[in-house]
Amino acid sequence: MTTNKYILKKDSSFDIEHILECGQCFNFEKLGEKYYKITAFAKVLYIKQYEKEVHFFPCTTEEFKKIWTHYFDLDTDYNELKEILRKDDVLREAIAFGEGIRILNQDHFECLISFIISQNNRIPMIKSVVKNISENYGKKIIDGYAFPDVETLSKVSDEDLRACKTGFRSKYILDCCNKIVTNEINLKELEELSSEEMMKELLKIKGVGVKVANCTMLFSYGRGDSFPVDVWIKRAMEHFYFNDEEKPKDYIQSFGEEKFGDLSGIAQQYLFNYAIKTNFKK
DNA sequence: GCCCAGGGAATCG
DNA sequence: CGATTCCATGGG
Repeated sequence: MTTNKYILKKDSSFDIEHILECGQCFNFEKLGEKYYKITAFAKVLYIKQYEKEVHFFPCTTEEFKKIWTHYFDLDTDYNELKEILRKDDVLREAIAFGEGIRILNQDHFECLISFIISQNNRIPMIKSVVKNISENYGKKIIDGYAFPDVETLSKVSDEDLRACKTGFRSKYILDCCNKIVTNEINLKELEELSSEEMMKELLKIKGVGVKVANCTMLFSYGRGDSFPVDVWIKRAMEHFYFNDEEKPKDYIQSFGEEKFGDLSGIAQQYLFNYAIKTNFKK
């Protein structure tokens, strides 16, 4: 017999609000207190968090093991990672604002397009654009719309894409889709590359620079050595590590990569979350 | 009206 | 080369 709900025992390294509201994914909706609806891999999943349990539905145990265990990175021990990072005073403070953050393993294509949309944009707007694209061009699924596949999105006109409020990024999205459907870039095959080679491939896409590539590598390829540097991270790092002295972006990035190594990605995410939750400026 | 946003491409000097 | 400008859109 199969049940339609999967129950996860909760610890301090899983908080659905921290996971979703830390700026790493955009295809979700808040329904209530610690109660969310997410869309990923052409499925809608409801998640309700209680004090000691997290309920996922509709979802069988098999489905949870097959899809969501990896999506939520449940085989990684975040308590252990946090213990290491807390040796740094700044990180100890940052972790306190998002103890339940986990780095998701999102769909490559959706993640890549989402972060192309993210450039010079704000999180609520990114969510809105992703939603527009899904509702207009994604296939209808139970309780929502999937994010469209490459073939479908590649056939959408620049004008129609702009109607989804992509703005100047529409041509970037189309270039990305084009390079994938022509197999100039194969997102599945990128999994086998080193982080350095993967970065080189992603940078071939118009509208994808180092920051967007790093986000894609971190949030959909499990590359924890990636350290995305955006305006928030730059400001926060300059403040906490350089006494408010201005530094170039690539300098901040090298500093982060060297300081945190394979924990760069998660360290960056605690810092980013800390910065946006405290509205850290200057 | 002005400023800025999980940046990057195009253009300038 | 590095530095500046432009890009759509919407919220503060």
